[in-house]
Amino acid sequence: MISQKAKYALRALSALARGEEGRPLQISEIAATQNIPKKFLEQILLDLKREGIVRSLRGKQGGYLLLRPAAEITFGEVLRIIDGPLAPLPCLSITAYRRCDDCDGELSCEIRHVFHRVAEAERAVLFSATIADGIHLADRAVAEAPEPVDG
Amino acid sequence: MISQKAKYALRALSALARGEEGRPLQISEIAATQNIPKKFLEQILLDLKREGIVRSLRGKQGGYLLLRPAAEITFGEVLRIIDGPLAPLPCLSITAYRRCDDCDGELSCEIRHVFHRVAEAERAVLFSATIADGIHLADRAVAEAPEPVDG
DNA sequence: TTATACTCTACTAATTTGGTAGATTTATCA
DNA sequence: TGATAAATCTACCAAATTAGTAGAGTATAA
Repeated sequence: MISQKAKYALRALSALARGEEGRPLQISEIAATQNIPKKFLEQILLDLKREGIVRSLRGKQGGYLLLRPAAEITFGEVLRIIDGPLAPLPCLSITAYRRCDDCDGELSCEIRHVFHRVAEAERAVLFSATIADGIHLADRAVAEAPEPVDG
Repeated sequence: MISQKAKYALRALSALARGEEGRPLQISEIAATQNIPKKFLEQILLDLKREGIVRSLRGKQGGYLLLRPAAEITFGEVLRIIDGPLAPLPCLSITAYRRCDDCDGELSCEIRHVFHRVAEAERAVLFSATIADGIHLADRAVAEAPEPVDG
């Protein structure tokens, strides 16, 4: 399971991506429309800012903007920023490799090989899917849904 | 990341799979050879027993045995028993589906569609890989490793 | 009948998760 | 120039989870 925080981050980015190009969205607007606790969202957006995903404007008329097009922000990088390493085992992490201290050899480890495959499968999806894709998939699903019969 | 407990469970099952057919392995043997805290391993094996993965014999000469061949125990089912639902979102879990309370529609959710793909990719690996596969991959990797030059 | 090995229940310390609270800084507008 | 609106920063907190320990109880084989 990904954390609630990561969910909020991805949904906040979707909101920013849906916003008007160039017009900043304020924390409270995003919090209200996406049902995210405002003070929590503040922290999340600061994290995303530090990592170069969004930028901010202070003062009246301030708010947040995407720093890159939504089609260039992947789920994988956002998840890494918010939840940390994606790998299922520390010894398989690209960004935070750490030997398992109870394990006595990565070659002979009976679970590492299998989880290596898991990690690759996950990464293939997470780094090919972008915020823009998420929006597109959602919009298409809604458009293709059977019309609710009225009456 | 999977939990330490899940790692222990999978390695304990590998140990049982490597053991002599029909000869039970004791908790303390497994704990010693696999570097697992004994009392913690006790609990893990009880969980696996309750879920029909292993069986136990009490008293002298007692111990644990696999209830099914190692080639029929998948990583996925073990992970589910120890760590709970595999899905990245509660609304994507097969065994523990739960609506996201802050989300107002699964079709229109911008992150669900992407994570649905992640979940499928993960499951494809986790439910095709068995304890026997893990052992086989490890043994092959060791056999194929370049001989360490002695001298 | 006793030693051995599994079983059960309870407890605990440390970390992570999912937030709140409040003071501060910066920019805009009147 | 001063009020106001917005982001920023630091600190705190409760609940849940993780990774175990402790110890008494129970079944069984020799």
